[in-house]
Amino acid sequence: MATKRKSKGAYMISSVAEMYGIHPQTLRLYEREGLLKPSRTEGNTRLYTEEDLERLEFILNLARDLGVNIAGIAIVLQMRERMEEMNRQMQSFVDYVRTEMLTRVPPGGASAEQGLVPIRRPVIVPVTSRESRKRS
Amino acid sequence: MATKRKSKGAYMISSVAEMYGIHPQTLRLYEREGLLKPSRTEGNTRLYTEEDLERLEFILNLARDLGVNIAGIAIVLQMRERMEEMNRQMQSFVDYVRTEMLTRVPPGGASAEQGLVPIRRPVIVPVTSRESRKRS
DNA sequence: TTGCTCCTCACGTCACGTGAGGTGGC
DNA sequence: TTGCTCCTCACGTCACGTGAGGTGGC
Repeated sequence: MATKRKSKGAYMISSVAEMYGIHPQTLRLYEREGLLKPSRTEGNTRLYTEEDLERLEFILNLARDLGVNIAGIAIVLQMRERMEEMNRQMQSFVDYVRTEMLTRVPPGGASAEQGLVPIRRPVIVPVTSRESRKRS
Repeated sequence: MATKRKSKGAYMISSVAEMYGIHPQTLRLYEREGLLKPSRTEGNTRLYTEEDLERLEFILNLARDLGVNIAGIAIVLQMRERMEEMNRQMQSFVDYVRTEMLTRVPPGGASAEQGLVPIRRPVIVPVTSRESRKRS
């Protein structure tokens, strides 16, 4: 009983299946199809980390609630990663511009803070996690 | 024969079906499922514009080549639009920064052009259309 | 009239999820 | 030994694509 959970936040397949009301075979199927890649013990037993579970929740949201098939889930996972990458790039660029502008002297010689975020510019909002927030 | 195409770049269902080797019923199915929204003539006949065809090609790429089901295609189309929106925001922000920096005088008093694109910054590349470029 | 359009209903096929059956290690 | 794990094979169900059948307008 106490052995179902190994080390910090690593679960064996039956625990995961029970936690999410899902058949162990389904978890094996998702792995075979490349959606999940849990690590293994030396004895070849699957170990699901917290990160795996987070990914699994995303997958189940698509599969159960939205009816997306496995091929679709694979594409959506790829796109999600790409969007997260875009957001990171966007954020780092914004950070760069902010520090860069602070070190420069504006034409009038006033403080650089002034006019740093002009009202006419659209606010940039990260878009990726809208989906996953919907159900939680 | 010459009547299959109406006005500039608008096609009737049989033409579209023939062009893409697809059953007319499939086109009606995609519409019923909300993937495509062709306009109609007064007589209720579907008219597919160039824009509709472009969208259809994207859909067929997902359905035929990648095996994504309709629910998945709907999600992917949504995400694609979101990514395009992100790219637009990114681009307009980059444009803004460019013009804004050109009007400022750098600390040393040198030309504003200099140091506008510092080498240490990562280059920002639009990511959205990687997918659609793969097959064309 | 012909050849298109519209629609609904129904069938075949395949993917997905699940169950059974047999194996092996903690 | 018990209860888990691993695996493969097979079945039921459902979505998707397509076909048939009957209608109506250019």
